[in-house]
Amino acid sequence: MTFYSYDMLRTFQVVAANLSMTAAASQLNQSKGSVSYQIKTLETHLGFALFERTNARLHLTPEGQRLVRVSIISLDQIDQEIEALRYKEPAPLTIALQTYFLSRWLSPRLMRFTAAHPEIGLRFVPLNFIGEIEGIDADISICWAKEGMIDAPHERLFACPACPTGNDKIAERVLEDGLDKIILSAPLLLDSSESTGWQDWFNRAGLDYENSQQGLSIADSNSRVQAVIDGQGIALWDRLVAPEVSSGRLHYLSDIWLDDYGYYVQAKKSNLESKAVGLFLNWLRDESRDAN
Amino acid sequence: MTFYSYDMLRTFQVVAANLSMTAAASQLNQSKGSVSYQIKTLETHLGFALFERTNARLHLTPEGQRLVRVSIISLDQIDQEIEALRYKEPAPLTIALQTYFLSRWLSPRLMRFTAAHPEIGLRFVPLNFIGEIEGIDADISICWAKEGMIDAPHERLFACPACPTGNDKIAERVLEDGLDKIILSAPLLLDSSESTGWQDWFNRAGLDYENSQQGLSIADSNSRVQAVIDGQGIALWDRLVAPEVSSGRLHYLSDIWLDDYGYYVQAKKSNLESKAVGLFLNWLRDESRDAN
DNA sequence: ATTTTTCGTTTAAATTATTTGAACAATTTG
DNA sequence: CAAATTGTTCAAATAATTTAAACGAAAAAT
Repeated sequence: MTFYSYDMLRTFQVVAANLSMTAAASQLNQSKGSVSYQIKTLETHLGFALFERTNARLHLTPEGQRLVRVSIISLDQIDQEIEALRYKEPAPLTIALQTYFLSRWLSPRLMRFTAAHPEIGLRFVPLNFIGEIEGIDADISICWAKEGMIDAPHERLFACPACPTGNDKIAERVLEDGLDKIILSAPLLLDSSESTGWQDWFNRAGLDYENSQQGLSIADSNSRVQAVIDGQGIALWDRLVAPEVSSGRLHYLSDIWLDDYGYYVQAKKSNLESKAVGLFLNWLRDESRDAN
Repeated sequence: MTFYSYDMLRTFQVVAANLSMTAAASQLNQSKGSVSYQIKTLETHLGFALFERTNARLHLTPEGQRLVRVSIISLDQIDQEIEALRYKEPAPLTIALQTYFLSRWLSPRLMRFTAAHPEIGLRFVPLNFIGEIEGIDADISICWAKEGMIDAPHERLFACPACPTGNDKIAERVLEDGLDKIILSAPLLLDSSESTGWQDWFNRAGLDYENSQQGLSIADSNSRVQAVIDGQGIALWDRLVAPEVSSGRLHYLSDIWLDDYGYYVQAKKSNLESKAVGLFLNWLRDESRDAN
């Protein structure tokens, strides 16, 4: 049964706030019979009770409590967007990036941007590999790549070499038998079959990529870090995994680094004259410089 | 004019997905006249057009594009919560904490918890000062405090001493005239008038708190960091502002640190037997140990 | 202890709102 | 150019909501 009574949720919210049908009715300029009817209908549609009717008093059930919370937040979001559209407020800046980069590099710095530009709304959408850039409708895209991989106009934020990483058990095996043997027998974790990172690394190491194990493809980068920690294989990671390395959960397995990789940014050409895009790009450049 | 036609948004979403009234109608098992009527009514209520009718084809207006996005996300959130309630899924773990702690300490580590326990939903609510703990209905609260400040059962995560900080201009003045003079003339930034941090520091430094400038109270901790960077005054910060200190935006102004402060955690007694609460507390302990 | 008031629910009737199906002009497709 | 398809419109039919009044139960006031 699909739910289709969102309008009644607003009535429900008022009743929940007052814990009174009568008060809600006068607030909504409706009869209390109507309010009572709406709550009853809502409860029937939902399949569970929102209020506990003890004597002549109302109490929210646990389910009711959770639904008020979520429904207020969600419907308010819609109202807010409608208001913004009515007053022609600019759309939030949409930024496509790897979840890995968002949580490890951008997120800890982000408050400095939002504090300086509270008027600029931000929205982040996941970007798992470069091929997706075209399909995603973002104002700004950030990705880990090397020169030549990106077609459209772009700009390097900072260099960020990567190297094979594994958990402690794999690191032990590497110490015993040498990386060359292990890397041909352990599963290689990739973002997608199209990624060239591993090929580049094998070339640089003088090994034959064709001889390697069939890799495990985990698109979401944060999940892929966890997969390495869990011992599911070897993945290429840059220095943004430093916390895991210093706590011993992760180990860099080689001295051979992919030096020509780094984080790149590109903006939709149609948005290059946008003020918000310019401010964010400048901020990205500043933070990149400071942090390196 | 308040908006009250959330139900019609679902119809709108189907039309927007198909860019066709006819297709949407058959998908919804309705007549196309009804669908057309709903979109028209919706547009009237909203006050702006959702579709551009060029010839016999529909195109979303920019406003329409933004409204589909937001309304899908928001209504889906409600649907998801309703489904969760129908199948009696456990409520997300609610954690009250300072935004400062969330973005600087927890956020960069959080993926390790969510990756290990994807079944546990998390919700964060801002906690600006200790006094609020009682009023907030959170499963777990985390705050920066010292032993003796918290009444209820609690546990220290890790020590985190704090010291006065200022931006480069203030640091310069401190070098010239000494902290003792500056700190009595510059505004002190606090979370709330009830906070005891500054009093403790003045005692430790052998200065008279009563002689200090009337402070500026900025409840949100992240905003307060920015206020210090912007030169609005001096605030007490711990080592979580290290990125700003190493990039020169912020300076520790003294050798006198509040050594007995740190981050404390407490859980609602009613939830102590909850599995999710236990897992999160254990994870917090592990991360605190690793990171210190 | 007893009235009075207030509570939420229920009912049938009145009112609104939505849906239908057919007709329509405009446009696209074959 | 003819046939099919588009979205809109209209009056009629249907469905949904709202009302006002009545009701019993429980609080509050006396």
